Amino acid sequence: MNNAKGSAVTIRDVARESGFSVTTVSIVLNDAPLARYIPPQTKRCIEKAARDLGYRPNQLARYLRSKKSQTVGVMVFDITDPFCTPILRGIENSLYQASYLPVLADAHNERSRFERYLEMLLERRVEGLIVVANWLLVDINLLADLEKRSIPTVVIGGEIQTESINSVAVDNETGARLILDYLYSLGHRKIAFLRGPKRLSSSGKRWTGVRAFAHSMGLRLDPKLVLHLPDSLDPNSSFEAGYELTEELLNRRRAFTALVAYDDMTALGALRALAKARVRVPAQCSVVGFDDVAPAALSLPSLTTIRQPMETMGSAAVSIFVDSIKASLQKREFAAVHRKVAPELVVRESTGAPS
Amino acid sequence: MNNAKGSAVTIRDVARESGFSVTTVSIVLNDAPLARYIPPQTKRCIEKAARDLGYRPNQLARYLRSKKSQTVGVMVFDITDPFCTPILRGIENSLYQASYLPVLADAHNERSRFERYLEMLLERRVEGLIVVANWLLVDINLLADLEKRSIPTVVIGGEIQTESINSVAVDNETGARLILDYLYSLGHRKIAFLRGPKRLSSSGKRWTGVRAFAHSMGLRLDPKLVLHLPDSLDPNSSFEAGYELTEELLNRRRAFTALVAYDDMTALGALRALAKARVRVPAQCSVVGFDDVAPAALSLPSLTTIRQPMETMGSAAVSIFVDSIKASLQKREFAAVHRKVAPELVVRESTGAPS
DNA sequence: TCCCGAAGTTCGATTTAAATG
DNA sequence: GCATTTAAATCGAACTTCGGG
Repeated sequence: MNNAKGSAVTIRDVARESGFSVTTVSIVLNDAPLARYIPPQTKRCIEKAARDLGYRPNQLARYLRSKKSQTVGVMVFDITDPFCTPILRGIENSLYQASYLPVLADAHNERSRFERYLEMLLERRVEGLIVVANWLLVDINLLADLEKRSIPTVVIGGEIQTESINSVAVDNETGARLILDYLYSLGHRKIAFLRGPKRLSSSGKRWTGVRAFAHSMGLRLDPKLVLHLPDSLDPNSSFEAGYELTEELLNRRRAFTALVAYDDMTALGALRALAKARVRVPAQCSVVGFDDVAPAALSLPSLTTIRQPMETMGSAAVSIFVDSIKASLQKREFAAVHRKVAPELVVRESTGAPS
Repeated sequence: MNNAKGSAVTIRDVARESGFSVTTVSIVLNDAPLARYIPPQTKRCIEKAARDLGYRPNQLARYLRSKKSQTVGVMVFDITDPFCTPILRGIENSLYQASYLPVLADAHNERSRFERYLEMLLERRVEGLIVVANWLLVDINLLADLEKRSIPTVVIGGEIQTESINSVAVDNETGARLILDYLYSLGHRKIAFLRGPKRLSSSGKRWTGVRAFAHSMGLRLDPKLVLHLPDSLDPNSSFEAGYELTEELLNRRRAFTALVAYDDMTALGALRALAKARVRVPAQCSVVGFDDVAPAALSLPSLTTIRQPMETMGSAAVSIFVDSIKASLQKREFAAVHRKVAPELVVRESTGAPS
């Protein structure tokens, strides 16, 4: 409650207080081009009045003329997923630099929620949309949904190839190759795999990388040592699934010296199953994950994994968005960017030479 | 690009298309009181026009008259902290039910960033403010900052007692007592403590709970077995600190059968130090954390801890906010709410009877 | 013409008051 | 007075145009 009317201070209040017109106040406070004609004394007077009244320009009213809401929608598929948080941090940080504010939407992996949120964000006139498709469902129809909208959109985490939607993703194939190369050079030959859900594109890409490496080295991949995670939506389930699939693997009584899991949560589940079966890691079995999610560094033994530069990916998405805005401001065409970022091997305690 | 001008469809476009005035269109689409006088046929006609054009009401323009931005600022001290995410989920979920959208701000534990974000949120006319003070610094001045603003504010995670700011927090004292009661009943008498940073209020409360229980049971607390975490801002550092303090504790060569850590990250660090020193958990030493953060369930052994109902706390904050909005709508007074939620003991693998 | 400042219009919606039959 | 519809004012800021010294 800052003035007599009990509502917020407006530019009119500042005008009245300073004795100048709203126009002059607006020009001064925004340091508009015309401000150079205004004598310093007038400026000081107006600035003082604004300060005294605690004037805070109303960005929503400003939007009406400028059409710039200085806001972007950030749609996450599940904020509870540890994969999401570092990406969010990257997005937030870069947005902050650019004076944008993120409006957060969490789809809970539900299509209907995704659509409702999309509508809400559009009604709020976000200038862009960043979708963190961490887990499942870079669903073909959702993308179609997005393409129809005329605002710049960046998808993080899915290697997509549409013409109008930008994307940022790790190079999954290279990541997988990095793992195999490392294990192979340690001397591992009998390697088990907990592959990702079939519906996930990253799952396929990683497997391609595995096969490419195996082929080039003449390494045989034993089909009996390859299992698939179920097509589930819940990120927590991948820990459970990792545990259960590893038990199943152990029951097959087929020797392996290393286990490559689809992601870190799966690997953590595997670690637990191995501990229960009294298989020592890495002495008797090496374990590798993928993502380098926070808990990977905390486990005992800590997890060797492939790091996705998540924070960087978030920043990259924002910088694509910013470029796209700049282009449309200058009425330039802006071709969709598909940025692939490099994965990195992080060696920790869960891997070693086979005994 | 939805119409000839290349800009968004407005209510005027719908008016033109349907042949009615903007007033009528507005009344129909909002189902305003006057809508009962409008014949169904007119309604249908207008709704069809709106659909055909793909009309999406501009919430920002709407705000100008209604003063309702349908938006709340969510200020987090560090989104990277695993304590934050479940709270965010709770906030998001309840806000969604109420058709509000969260605008996210991450202070990175920096005061200047907090202030800048606060300013940005206020300029965007958020209707309320929810502050997740997960880690440090329910700083006296920050609160003063908040009190000056005239919008409803809820702080989660700090037990504060101001008159104008609402709060939601676990009952830390009870939580600590729960731990002691449990360990004592298992037979533990020599218990070591890794206390929280001195500046944190929760740290003091928990210690009060510990002492109260010890006193009531005639249990002696050995000062040589009590260490303090440093006053650091980085949540990751609590893992490091837990590791280092435990090593120091071990070096003191003073026997203890259980270790109570300030929070889960500290406990996880302790687990690692104990493993390195070949102290078996729980056989030789039980370990208890606090919070029940996601990694606590994933570790080996999994961590016994005190659960803060984080998602519930997020929801509670939103419901306080909603009540406060309702009250001001009806011009009722709304006294600050200080809600204390009950902690819960979660027994996992890291605790057992002393041998 | 150059400075300085103000009046008036605009953005997209809601709402009040009023005009029809 | 009633049912139906609408013109005009309004919200807060920015921008265009105009006038006086």
